[in-house]
This record gives sequence, structure tokens and C-alpha cells, in this order.
Amino acid sequence: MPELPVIALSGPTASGKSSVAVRLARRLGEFDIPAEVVNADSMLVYRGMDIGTAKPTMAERAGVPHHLIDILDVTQTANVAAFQANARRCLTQCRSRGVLPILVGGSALYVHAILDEFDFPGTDPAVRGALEVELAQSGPHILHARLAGLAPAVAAGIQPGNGRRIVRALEVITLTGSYSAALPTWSYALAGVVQYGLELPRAEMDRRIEERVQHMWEAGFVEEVRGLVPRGLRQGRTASRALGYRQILDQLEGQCSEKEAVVATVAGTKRFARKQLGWFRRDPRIAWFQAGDGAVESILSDLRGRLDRMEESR
RNA sequence: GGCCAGGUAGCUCAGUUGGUAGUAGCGUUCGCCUGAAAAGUGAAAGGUCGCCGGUUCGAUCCCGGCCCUGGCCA
Repeated sequence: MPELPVIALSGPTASGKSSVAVRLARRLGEFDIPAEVVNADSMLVYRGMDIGTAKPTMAERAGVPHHLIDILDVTQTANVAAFQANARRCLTQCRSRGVLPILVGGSALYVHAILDEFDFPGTDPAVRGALEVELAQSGPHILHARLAGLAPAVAAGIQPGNGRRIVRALEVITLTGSYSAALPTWSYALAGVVQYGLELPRAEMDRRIEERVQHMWEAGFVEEVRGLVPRGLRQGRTASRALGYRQILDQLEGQCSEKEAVVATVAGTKRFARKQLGWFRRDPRIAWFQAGDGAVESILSDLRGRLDRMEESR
């Protein structure tokens, strides 16, 4: 059986990834290449977080199976290592069933970890917990100084104010004796990966974000969050930090007005989109296409060219 | 129309007892990122200090006039 490729579709939030992915899958189906969507988004994994994550509805999925959506409760902490394993398993299973997987997501670290050689040293809740207590009590600089004593080169590569990275580095050193502060280079861990990206002008991107956030509120975003509070949203370490959810939780606590929550969500989402872009643009393997109605056909024709070349070289 | 307060970075504001201003917050741009990543974190750029005149070696700061904004009074 010829090996099926894995398509990875990236792009900033509100670039229309989900919609392009579904339409691409359906077009591939017309060529007798069954395709399914595999989520690589850190927030679509949460059950009940629908409006604020712009999770594609059943209607929008249009019969195309979607994987790794709604797999966690809001109280559960998401993490890259587990997601990496999950997603790789899912991709493998799709291909062994003769299905072409389309990995869609805006969480750049997740995509990178899934596609590339990327190993995560282990973790230990006790070690981690103790370090986090210390961070909260003493601040990052004290811990950074200790790190500098243990591993000067590692400390030099981490900013003294970055408590999160310092804690993780100390944890890994405690567990394994060493730590590498540099991200791995681009090197696929899987065969047949083809990466596409959706881009659009900044002004257009900002406009779409404003519109989208407005629609979320009109669709009952506040009610969704209110309903998730009794299910433990506030206790969820990752889920409670999601864009919009965090701001609405503040609003429900009386820390800001509804209008301020909207404004903060728009601002946060714009910042997020810029960070995503920065990350994806650095990946030289992504073929970029203009977001919009033409994207599906452009990607499709590019993909057919690649598949033909794969056939010939076989 | 009178009185008061204000006009300083894209926005919100510090400040300068007269020597061309702030490690400011947010925004923007660029960067870092290994078990929270929609998270965390660093750097840079950016100002004819409302306009016109006066005093002064020198004015964003003092004086006069004007324009604009907000409030109070008529």
C-alpha cells in the first residue's frame, strides 16, 4: 500500500483553518482519498469550551471525522508530551486505515512536537510542586541564581525573570542531571509530512478577530463560561487561562466590566495571533497560501503535484 | 460669556524649582521558548512636551494671546 502523506495546516487564529481543513478533506474524498481532521489545538480538547474556542460545530464538520477534540474536562491540565503521544498515535491509526490525516491547529509547540524529533524529559509532581511553591514565595531571581550554580550554561540561556522556564529546568536537572535549553531543529519524526500555512494581511487579521470575538459574545459566550464554573473551570490550570475564558471569569468576579472583558479578549487574541505567526513563519517548510475561498483549490493542486512526484519516484 | 482643570509617545499618564523628557503601563515591531504554550519571558523603535509671540545665553517648564477638551456658573 502506498504511504499516505500527513497534511499539517497552520496559521493564526481566525485565518479559517478549520473551514479549509473540512473542505480540503471533502475534496480529497472526491478523488477517493478519504481524509480526516486531527486537532492540534490546545484548547479544542476541552469538553464544554465551544463558543470561545471557535470549535467547529457538527454541521461545520460536514461529516468529516474530527479527532482529539473534547477529550479532557476543564479541570484537567493539558500538556504537550501527552498530546504529542496521542496525536502521533492518531495519525498512525488514520494512515493504517487508509485515511489521510489533516493535522489542524494553532498551537505551534504542539504541531512542532508532533511532527518533529522532539523528546520530553519526564516530570515529577513532587519536585515540580516544591519548585513552584518556592517560585511563588521567593520569585524567579533566587531560583535563577541557584540554576546558575548548578548549570551555568543553562542559566545563561534563560532570562532571570522567566520563572516558568527556570522551574522546569531545575526540575529536569533534579530528575536527570542535565537539561537542554534549546528547541530542537526542524527534523521530521514522521514520513510524508506536507505543511501548509494560511496567511492574511495584518489589518484583515485584526478585523476578523474583532468580528469573531463580537460574535462569540452574541452567541452566549458569557453563559457558556458561567456554566463551566460549577464544573471546575476556575480550578483548571490550563482551561481557565484560555483567551476570553480568563477575561470572563474576571468579569464574573466583578474585577472588570463586560465591555472591558471584550476589549481585553480582542487585545489578547491579536497578541496571540502575532505570536502564532512569528512561530509559524520561522518554520521554513511551510508552503503559504492566502487565506480565503481560493485556499482549498490552491492547496489541492499543490498537493496533487506532490503526490504525482511521489508516485514517479516510487 | 465668566471661573476652574487639563492639552507631553499610537492610547492612558509621570516629570522637569528654566539646561531639548519617562528602566512608566498598554499598543507596535522583533526575539526567546522542551510536560500550563490561547501559557511564560526579553529587547527595540517611537515625542518639533497644543499653536503664535515675549522674557532669557537657553523655554516643554515663566509671562501674554489664541485654539482645543472636560467640569462648574450664568
